[in-house]
Amino acid sequence: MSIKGVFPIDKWDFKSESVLADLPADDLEILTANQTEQVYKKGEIIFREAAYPAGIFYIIDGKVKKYKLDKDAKEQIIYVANKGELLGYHAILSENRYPDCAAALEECRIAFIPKEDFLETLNRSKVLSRRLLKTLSHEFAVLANSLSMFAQKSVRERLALQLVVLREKYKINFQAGMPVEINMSRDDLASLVGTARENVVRVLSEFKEDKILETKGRKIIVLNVTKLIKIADYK
Amino acid sequence: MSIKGVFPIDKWDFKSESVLADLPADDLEILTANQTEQVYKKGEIIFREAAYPAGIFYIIDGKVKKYKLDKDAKEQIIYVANKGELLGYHAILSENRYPDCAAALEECRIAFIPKEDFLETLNRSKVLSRRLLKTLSHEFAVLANSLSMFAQKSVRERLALQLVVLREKYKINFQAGMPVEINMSRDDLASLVGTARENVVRVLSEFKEDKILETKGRKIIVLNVTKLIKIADYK
DNA sequence: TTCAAAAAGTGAGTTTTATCAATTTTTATA
DNA sequence: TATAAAAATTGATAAAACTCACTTTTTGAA
Repeated sequence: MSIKGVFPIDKWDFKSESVLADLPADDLEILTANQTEQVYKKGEIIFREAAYPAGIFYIIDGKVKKYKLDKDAKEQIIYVANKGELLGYHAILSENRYPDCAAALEECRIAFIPKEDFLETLNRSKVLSRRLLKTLSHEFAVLANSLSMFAQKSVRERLALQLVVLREKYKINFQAGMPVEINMSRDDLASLVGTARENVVRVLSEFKEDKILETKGRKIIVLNVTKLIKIADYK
Repeated sequence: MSIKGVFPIDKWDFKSESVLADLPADDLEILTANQTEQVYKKGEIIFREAAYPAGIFYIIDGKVKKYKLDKDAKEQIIYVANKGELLGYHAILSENRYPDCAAALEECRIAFIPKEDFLETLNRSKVLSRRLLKTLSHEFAVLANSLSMFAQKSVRERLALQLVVLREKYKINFQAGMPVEINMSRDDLASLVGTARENVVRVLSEFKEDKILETKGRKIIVLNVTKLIKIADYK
């Protein structure tokens, strides 16, 4: 049974995977002509906020956190990007510097496409430009949702919600039917939820108490998604 | 003296004004062929979240709040759009329903452009599609900033920040050199800052105490932007 | 201009969240 | 597998924000 129907996962997921899928062959050829591939270790930085973009990135495998740093170098995670998603196109399209940082959450294989090839393909391909418009405007909806989540929900509600979303994102790492393990540091989880690490830990303990989840070391296994969804939406 | 150089207003403003400016004449003609114009009174709703979009809107004059409603019908303002900006294109481009509501903050003159004409123009005009890509990716940066503002700043800091931004937006209502009056209900201000009305009022009183601003009825006149900027950015 | 309704403002008490200091567990590596 | 470093967890306390009940001021319609 899928989560769709009980939880609007689309509201929380960019789904930029579809940008390059089945792109006309000649467009794809120009785009990938000078593509290079690189492996990033867990924690490695892919790009930094305010740097000038040299190209875009395609996540062949792995997960990436997009985040901003505040004055005290505290991280705020904006989004967790998954296998198949594009990174770094906002900076190129807005003719500006990177609006956020990106770092590998686990070992990643990532392709780099130079700016020139991306812009050239964009210039030729109506399909690509239409898909980017679609993706970007969907991203708007996702960020608007996140914004109101931060403004209106409590830490407990936000954590419940993010666990539901993360579980969907980590499904890709496990075979269908197998228990999904969310493998994320408490610090990253705190920065995603927008609170202090200690609060995340405390709420996780409550959830464990209530048999909503269990932990294996740092890994989180959700036992009762329905309850999480209810908590997230509660009231 | 402009605020640029002391405050990065771009980080908080969509600037979609530039989308239609100097659009090639024939593109503009198709786009505006069936355009209709309407006046919205203060408070009137332009579109509602989750409705199917019939077209896009262009603000000829006035200000519009874009917001979401939570379960208790409490508003969360995502963005304040100004004269010259476009509304409602996200829904059309993402082939989805409106991600948020829009309502007039003051009396507005707004042009409506049917979906078909918008899509037709988009299909013909590389300039329009390129500009929308630029605008949307800039919006991403703005929303990412707002997100981390909510997650990391206190109510006092957020209010200071929003007052700086609002002052820029309300400049358009006053002649250069004249004092700028921010005319917004405390409820709207609270919903923009993401807190309760009472907290907004309390912090405003502090600011008044510190000679950072004065009020004329509900209207707010900023006396010391520099201090507000400092408070907003403080540590 | 008046005046009722709506909005703004104030204060007290409660809840939520953050911070600090410590201890325990886990992880990564020799 | 041992072990030191990193991460996670716990508890106590402080600070921030929220809620409710109420008063005052402002606004807009008659």
